[in-house]
Amino acid sequence: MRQLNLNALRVFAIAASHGNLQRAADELNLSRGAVSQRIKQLEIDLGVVLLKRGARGVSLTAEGKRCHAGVTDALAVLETALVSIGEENDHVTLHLGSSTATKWLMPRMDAFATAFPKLSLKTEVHEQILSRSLGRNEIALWPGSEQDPNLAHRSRRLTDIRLVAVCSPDFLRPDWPMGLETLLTLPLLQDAHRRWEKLIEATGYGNVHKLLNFDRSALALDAAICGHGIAIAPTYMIENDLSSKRLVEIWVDPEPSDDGLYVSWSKDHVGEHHISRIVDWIASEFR
Amino acid sequence: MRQLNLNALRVFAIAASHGNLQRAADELNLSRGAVSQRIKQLEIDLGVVLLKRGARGVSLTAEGKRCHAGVTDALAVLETALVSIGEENDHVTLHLGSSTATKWLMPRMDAFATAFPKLSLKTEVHEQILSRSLGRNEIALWPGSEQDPNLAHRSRRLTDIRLVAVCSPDFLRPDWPMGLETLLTLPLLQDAHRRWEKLIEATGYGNVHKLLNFDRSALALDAAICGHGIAIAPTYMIENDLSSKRLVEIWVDPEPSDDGLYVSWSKDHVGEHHISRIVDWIASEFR
DNA sequence: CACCAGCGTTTAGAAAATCTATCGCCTTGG
DNA sequence: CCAAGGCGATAGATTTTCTAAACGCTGGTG
Repeated sequence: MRQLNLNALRVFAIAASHGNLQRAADELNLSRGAVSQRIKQLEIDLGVVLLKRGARGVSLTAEGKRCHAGVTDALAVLETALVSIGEENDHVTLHLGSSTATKWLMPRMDAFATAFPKLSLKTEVHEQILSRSLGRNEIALWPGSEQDPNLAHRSRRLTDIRLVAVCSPDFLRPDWPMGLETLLTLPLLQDAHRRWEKLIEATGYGNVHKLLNFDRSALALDAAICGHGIAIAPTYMIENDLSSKRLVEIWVDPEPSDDGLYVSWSKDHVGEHHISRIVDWIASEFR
Repeated sequence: MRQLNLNALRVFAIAASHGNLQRAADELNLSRGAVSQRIKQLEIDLGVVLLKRGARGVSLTAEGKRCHAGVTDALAVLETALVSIGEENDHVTLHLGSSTATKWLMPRMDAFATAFPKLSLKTEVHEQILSRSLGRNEIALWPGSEQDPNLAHRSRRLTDIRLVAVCSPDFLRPDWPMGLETLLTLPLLQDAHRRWEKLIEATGYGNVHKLLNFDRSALALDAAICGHGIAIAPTYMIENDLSSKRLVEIWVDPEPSDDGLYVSWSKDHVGEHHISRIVDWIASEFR
């Protein structure tokens, strides 16, 4: 165990997560044979078979599962420690979803730059929530129904997520505000959360006139701005479009939701690196 | 970061913890030059200087400290996951101090074997408390003043640590039980805890007749059995010697202590692997 | 002040690990 | 039965890593 080849462990972890040696080889820029050999050698070193080779790919054995879990955890710890290595203390990385980036962060970039003139901000957009812990000088913004469960993090609820239906002022019917039932007969724009569909299901109203799907909220909102229909989105994403009159609210979800927007940062290093000040600034933007 | 050489990170971690490349090389069965080169290459890959080279060895730079902490953590996680790999489920490893092993475990080995006939027990004696977390099928026994703070562990207080002074029946003076003051004039045997010295300091009694130091409790107790003086030790270590009349109690520390003996095991995998049953058995041995 | 011991670095060449390319052997789905 | 998609084994090429020896620096010592 002392002399175990750690690089081989990483190769194994990647192969295991793909369930396929070829794809692992692609990710590692190696040939399939190389991956096969390294895993074979690792198994010899450990004295344990980690992968079951099938005709349709590889799968984990019981021992393999334990090993994979351990290696994955360890790599996550390592990555957390190493992301910020070599980074200056005046660099901060903000992790968030693409729509939050477009609709919330972008309109506030100037204000941010003014508030922290010496700080260099790096934005990273993710489809998935980060699998590792946040390092020093990293901040994440995520919607969810509860506090960040990661014990290495501190987190703070920024705002409730309240849904509103919005459309372009040009699209507006004269008889607004209208009931949900009328609303549902118009072209509906929704994102991957499929909030209109859920609403329809919950209310029991049937026949939908027109339903357009986008893979992210920002696109649905942009479609609404262009007058293609009615989008449904959290309030925090549309403030800017409302104040610039590109969108108008035509309906507010009466149903209270547990969901909120949260900000998380590393529990370690609190006090250093401006992080707390930035979190305070972010929170202040939500009043 | 993706392609970072993990083996080099381990070499760095070992070198950093020794503060000396030669000793790291010895531990790794490598030449000094090899260690030097790997760390150099790692620094190039990371784009950061990790070690400050001095005339008297190496020391960590600020970045190096962060990196070392991260790597150490990650390796601990990994080791925790891998120690038990390839181990059968009917193997259990017990970690404890050497005196606890000699004076508590040894006399109970038969009883243990009877209680768990199918189980294979591996004992590991340590000078220091384990730096990694316990894996599945590992149990640790440690004295301390509080619960095991490791969040990945469950733990249970087995008994209070009460100190008693003991000596061989042959050594016994006719006028026992005696006061502490008289006691302190006799040859005193103590271990690395230096409990007699603390007692003398606390009571303020001066001139000590004779003080013999041993590096572990079991040796002090064995010396007492041989009639060389009076040892001071926790009650749980001497039960066997008392009942076999090799030792007799001549004084009990009246001062209550927060210290206790604790047993810890992994929080994960609870329910599997007999671990709970073994912990129960251990606890039952303390009534 | 000269000298030595301890420690890190550099270099070239040797040794070992690792990779690629190919071929062979399954299994699965048409 | 054949083709496609996967994995394994092997041999030779390539790259990495190691050793050994010489070098340079620093601090202690007589």
